[in-house]
Amino acid sequence: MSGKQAKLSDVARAAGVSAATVSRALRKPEVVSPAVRERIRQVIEEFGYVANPAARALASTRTDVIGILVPSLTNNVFADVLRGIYTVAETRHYEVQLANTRYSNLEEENLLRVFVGQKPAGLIVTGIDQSPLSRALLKNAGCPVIQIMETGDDPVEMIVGFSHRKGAYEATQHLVCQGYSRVAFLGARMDHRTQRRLEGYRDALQAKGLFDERLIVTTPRASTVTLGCELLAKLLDKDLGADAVFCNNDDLALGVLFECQRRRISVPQEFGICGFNDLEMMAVANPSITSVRTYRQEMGERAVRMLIDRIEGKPVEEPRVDLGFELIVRESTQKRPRAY
Amino acid sequence: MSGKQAKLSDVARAAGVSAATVSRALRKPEVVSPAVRERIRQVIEEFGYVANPAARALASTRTDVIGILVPSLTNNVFADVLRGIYTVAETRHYEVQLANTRYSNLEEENLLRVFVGQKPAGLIVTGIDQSPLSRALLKNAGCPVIQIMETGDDPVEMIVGFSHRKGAYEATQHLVCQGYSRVAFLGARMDHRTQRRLEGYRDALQAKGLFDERLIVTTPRASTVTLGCELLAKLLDKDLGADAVFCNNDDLALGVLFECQRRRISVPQEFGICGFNDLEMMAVANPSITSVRTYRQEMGERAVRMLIDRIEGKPVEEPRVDLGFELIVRESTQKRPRAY
DNA sequence: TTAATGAATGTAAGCGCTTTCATTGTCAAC
DNA sequence: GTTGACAATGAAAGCGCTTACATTCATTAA
Repeated sequence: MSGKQAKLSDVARAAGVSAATVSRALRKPEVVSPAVRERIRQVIEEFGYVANPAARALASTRTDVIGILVPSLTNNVFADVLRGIYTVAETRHYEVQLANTRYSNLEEENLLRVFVGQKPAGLIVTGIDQSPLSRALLKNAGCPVIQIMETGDDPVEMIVGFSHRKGAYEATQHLVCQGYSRVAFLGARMDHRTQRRLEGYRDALQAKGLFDERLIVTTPRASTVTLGCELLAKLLDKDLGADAVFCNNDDLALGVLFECQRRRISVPQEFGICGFNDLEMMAVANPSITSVRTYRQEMGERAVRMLIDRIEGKPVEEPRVDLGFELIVRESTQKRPRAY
Repeated sequence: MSGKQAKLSDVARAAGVSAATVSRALRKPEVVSPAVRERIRQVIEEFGYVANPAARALASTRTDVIGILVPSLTNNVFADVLRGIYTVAETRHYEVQLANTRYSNLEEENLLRVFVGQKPAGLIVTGIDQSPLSRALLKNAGCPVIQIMETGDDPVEMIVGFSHRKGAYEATQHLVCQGYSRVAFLGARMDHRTQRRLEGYRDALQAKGLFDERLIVTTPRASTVTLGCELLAKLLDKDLGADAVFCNNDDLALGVLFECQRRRISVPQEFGICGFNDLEMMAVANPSITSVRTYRQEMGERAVRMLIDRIEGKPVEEPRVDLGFELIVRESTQKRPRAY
């Protein structure tokens, strides 16, 4: 409370040591004698001393900042991932610097340049579809880098995620196995991950000889429940005999369910619905909605842990982590009565 | 690409001026001659020069960082507010530093101390229920401060939000006017804002002589759709003749609707449902759900704009902004057929 | 006893900017 | 032709830390 903020030299003076020793007591306690260390600790406490991060960053040419690039803040998938990231970054005393690429490679390059210039402790980037320039920036960033949201054979350095293609494949296959033969695809905001899900959908149907391009309904708009209603309407208007949908995400799936209720289309008997991500509410909808469960918060947590381990020089057991997914089968796809 | 990152002095040398001039060209362009300014601009572009924020912060004892304190990252209400905040902070070239108080005054004090020590450009804090110490820290922060999420007569400096109490009052009153007489309250995570909504609910019922304490069902858990189902079950188990609920938020309301469907309780005839926040999906549920619409993203945007205006010395017309709310009446409370 | 060793600490030179103050040059007014 | 005012620029002193290197001192080995 007394006037100005205490600085390192104030602490040093009060503890009867040099500034260097205080700095060491803070950064590498093991090199200062226990007695001195304790004395310094007390003074710091008494003064309520907090190091000036700018000065530290400037002097040491490194920071405690983890930079994160996501393509969107609107998407609630990223909200879960970010929550995971913040949760562990916080407890490990790293700051998080968030930036939004708006699904643009160019923006990503620019943001990366800024980030890298600030010598962050580590970098988290979304996906594996960076431009060659962005990849180069990441390779030369001079800090650990981790990609999230996907799997891939050729990560810049580390990667944690799951296979969107496989998730969609499995979901679509499930619909077919349940007896749906005209399975449509509903997708909003066709980013790279959505594209991969579309691939998985296509592959699964082609394998059964059931693929029909016209059953794919997409929009560049961001996904919402309302949009799910609209896309279903659009699909049904085409009158192609669709009897099920694989939705690119759960918002759409819920919207589809609502729209089916409104049109008195019975789910799952007349129409099957499968979502993606398994939001909590899928389990309690009526009927409950089948979805591909993904581990979003865990992905964020894991990414930061791996990153920090590498930052702090600990060995990272496995630089490529596939968190997988799980198809959670519920009522919305039980055309065939479940065997008990 | 060539080796190291260019620094201010490199730019200065290449432009044939002193470092001071380059610094000025960046910070207050109006004081350097147009010719020199242009030359510097070119060199900066050519070198891809980006100022080192740590050095700048250290030298100028101020930063471009806006600190934000929220009580939770899990809450999707805050997600919307944060989106608004990031959106405008980004375009105005401010960095956002997010911290989570976990609904704890003590954590808030600690975080505030850290933030204030870093001389942020501005501070955004949630609510008006700070501890006296936190208030003192804010008053002496040496930067503009804005409180969000609520209204109040005695803001630390600026405030933007709405009245939770009034919103709840109006919603509850609406239920009563529709002919529901045993209106319950469902609440999760009883934070200050929830408490105010509970007050509004109580006042509205007391005004009609319909208040019954036993109709209040709450839990400290974070709200989810599933929790809405559970709370309704708990309420109905009490067998108090409840014929409507005012839910503390839309997640709960949706869960209540799902549970009613499951129990074949007809909404709105036998049971009325009203939510809070008006999430997008409320409009397309079946029946559509009445809710109190709040302007969350706008609140974030507005807060940052006011903050930045003040940071940059522009006059802020009104330091206390009430964004209000709007009761959106939908099917879930239409016990009495709507007049056409 | 002495030199070598190593642990603990101090000294001082920056890190890359900002900003105060001083200097230079230009132009209008007298 | 001076003088003063003002605009444009430069010189230099930090901002609060970190860290390479130097110093001190107690041990230990020879």
